[in-house]
Amino acid sequence: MTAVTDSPGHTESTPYLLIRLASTVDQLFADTARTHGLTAQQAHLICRLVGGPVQMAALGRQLGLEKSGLSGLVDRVERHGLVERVRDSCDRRMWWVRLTGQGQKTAHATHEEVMAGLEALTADLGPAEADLLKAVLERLLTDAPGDAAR
Amino acid sequence: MTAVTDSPGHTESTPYLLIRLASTVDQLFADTARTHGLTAQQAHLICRLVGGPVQMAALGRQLGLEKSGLSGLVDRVERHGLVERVRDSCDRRMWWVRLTGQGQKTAHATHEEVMAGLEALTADLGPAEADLLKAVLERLLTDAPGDAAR
DNA sequence: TATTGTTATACTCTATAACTATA
DNA sequence: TATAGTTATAGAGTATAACAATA
Repeated sequence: MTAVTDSPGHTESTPYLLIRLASTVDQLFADTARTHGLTAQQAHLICRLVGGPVQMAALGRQLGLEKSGLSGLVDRVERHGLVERVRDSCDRRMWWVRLTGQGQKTAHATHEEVMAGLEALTADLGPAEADLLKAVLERLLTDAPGDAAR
Repeated sequence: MTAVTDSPGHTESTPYLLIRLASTVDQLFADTARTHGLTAQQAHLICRLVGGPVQMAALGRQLGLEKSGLSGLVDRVERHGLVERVRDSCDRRMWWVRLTGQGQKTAHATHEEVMAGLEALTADLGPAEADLLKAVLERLLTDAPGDAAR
């Protein structure tokens, strides 16, 4: 997603550049996911699990999904053999989602490829410019809304 | 979309910041579209038409859609009363997609709101920082792939 | 009764392939 | 025969509401 109206190309305003940047990032992520036979959402899911199992409710919050939507997404990734559901031993209503062995490999590979692609994007910048970009992005996103989700 | 693993927040690398920025932009666009009863894709479509009617084939290219996908998308937006198909008078195989009166209003409003949201995002930056951000973004995107589409 | 997940529905989006109508 | 669009089909993503199991 993301395009609105890129039109010409000569004197693009910052808003348009931001839209194009978002588009580029999204595309990189989708392409990388597809390399591993996954959709972008499925790749997001498994990348969230590299730090260890996560409870369904927490996962839904992180991904900005309704519980029913998450249920289906986990189903599909489970069908790929990348994750499994584990019931919580204390509260039997809760389930944890955990990467399988294959899921770990895929998640790590996907994560690395996305990071490499993004680093390649900024590779041309000199050290000063790179630092500046980082600082400005940090400022932009410090109190930007809509990040916890999605 | 876009998240991978935002984890902490303290020392985020530039790649993570780029992912979060993309997420923010996407979210702004989706939210704005929903305000007008549209999906993000539908909003993209009508925003592409503010400059005048566009031929189906060209529209598909701009939006990165297969012709069948575009056909359905135009159907849905047409059902909202925002666009209409006009047959080309010379080559009767071709169709142009045109905003209706209501479509113009919605398209302009959506476009303005997205732009305003993006400008708000960078409003805190000083003029020097803003110029630098623009320059860096231009460099990043000059030869970045995957922009013509999507 | 409140909470965690799943199921049932209903759309939207997207891709591939087959088809229609023009050229 | 080649091109512009549509239709058919199928899977994925997302939201709402009703439901089951557990607390």
